[in-house]
Amino acid sequence: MPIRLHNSLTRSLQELQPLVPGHVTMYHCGPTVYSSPHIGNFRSFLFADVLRRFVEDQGLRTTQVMNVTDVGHLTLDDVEGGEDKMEAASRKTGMTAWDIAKKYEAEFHDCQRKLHFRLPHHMPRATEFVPQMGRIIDDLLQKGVAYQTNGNVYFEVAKFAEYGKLSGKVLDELESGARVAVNEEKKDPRDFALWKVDPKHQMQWDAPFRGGVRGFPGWHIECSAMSMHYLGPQIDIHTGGEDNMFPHHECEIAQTEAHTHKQFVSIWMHARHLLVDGKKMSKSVGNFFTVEDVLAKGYSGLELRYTLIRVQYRQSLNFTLAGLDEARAAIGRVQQCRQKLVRVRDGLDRAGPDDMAAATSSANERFTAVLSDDLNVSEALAVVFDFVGACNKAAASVVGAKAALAAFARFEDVLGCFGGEPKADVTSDAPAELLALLPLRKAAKQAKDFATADRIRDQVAAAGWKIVDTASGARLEKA
RNA sequence: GGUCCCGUAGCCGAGUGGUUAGGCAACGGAUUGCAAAUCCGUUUACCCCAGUUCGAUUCUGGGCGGGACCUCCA
Repeated sequence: MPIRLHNSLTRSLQELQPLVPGHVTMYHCGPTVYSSPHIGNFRSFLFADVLRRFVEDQGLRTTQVMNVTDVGHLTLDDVEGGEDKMEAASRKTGMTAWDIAKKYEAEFHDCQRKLHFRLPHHMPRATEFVPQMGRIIDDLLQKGVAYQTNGNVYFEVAKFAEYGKLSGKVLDELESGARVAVNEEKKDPRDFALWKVDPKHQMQWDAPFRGGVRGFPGWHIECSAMSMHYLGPQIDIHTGGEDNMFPHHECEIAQTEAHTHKQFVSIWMHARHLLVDGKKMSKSVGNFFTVEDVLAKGYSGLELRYTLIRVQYRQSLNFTLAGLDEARAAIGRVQQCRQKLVRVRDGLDRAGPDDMAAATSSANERFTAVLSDDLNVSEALAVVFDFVGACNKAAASVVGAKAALAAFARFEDVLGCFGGEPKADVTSDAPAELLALLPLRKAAKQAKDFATADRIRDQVAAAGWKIVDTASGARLEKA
């Protein structure tokens, strides 16, 4: 089934047709590592993760690149007075810019693990691609689409006729809407920096292009350089948050296409921002949650992942703590169902006659169809829960349980938000002293000594476990 | 001001020109010594006003409300 995705460039659905058949190249604008990653960052990155998983599920190979921005991203892009985010963080904390980058990049990777990412194939750092950026800058200068003033190099937007094709921004709007000081160095307010000179900047390189002055690279050029290095001049999919559309991606298109004279990206995809309690989450307002904030409240990475992917990426997602509780319950419903199937498959519970063939193939087909329609995760989850209902009603045979579990494994492989296959019985993990209580309770119940039976149950509960009574006897589960 | 998106039952959130989304919560039932867990069932919504139509929540126009980007931020 063809995968159709919404292309921001054309504002329409477009079939994914890889430039190299069977192999999809994806580039994701990754984190600027100047502070702890927050849940909004991860909405965007998780969307890309689910996209990659689904593409692979459909039998395509992927190569996925996510950059780490550790230099050049200014607090006010390309504007007089804009400060590099790394430098700003350094000034506030007293750490060097290099140490800041190291610290937060490590935190980012830690969050990726906690949120069950399938890691990108490459996660290059901007600071390690300065020579490659230099080659592009050099070419743009030679072509006359970039110019140098006081050592600073700017891309001349007027030389790229298609500037604005992604974001729809036109010159007049940008000029009239400008709320920032005009940079007199630039020929045009839209021109953006490829290279900056600032003796105070901690991160410095000799100019990697002819006739340049020691300095540091601008923000946008890194993505062009790293994308081209790993994926070639043309790629299939490029993603980012909606705020990246302008100026970042607009500038990437301009400098890359001016350099290669080829269409840079086939499909641009942008994730909508999330809201917190119905309001915009932003650093300046301070109403934001880092991933650690959420985990510190006792929620699991899986629960957070579920919460962040459950709404289709082009809809704004309203993040609430209540939503995390819902996620917990919803995941539990799926895992409970899978556990029952495991018990049938492993012979611990009695099998029925149903081979589950119709329900399983129907669920698989629907799952594929809804995700092929611009990655509609909301509907995909509905398919999963419909399947849970079908499994709960059916009396699965051993073969049926195997088939259903295979379907769940596939859903998990794509969404990654339910967890692995549950154990048939977690009683064996329970402390021996608690396990020893089960026969005592059974005896008490048989003797109609319910006071003792209930006391044992309370005792087990106090230890963080719960007694689950079933037809085949009681077992313990983690509360 | 410019560009764009959205407004669905208690909450979150799909989708559709006429037929049950799904999850959470609530309630009823099954089960249980009582519970827990689980299962079954119930709760019939689509901002307002016009228009198109045999019929609109779904299309068109207007209004109201919320949000996003243009500025920190994915």
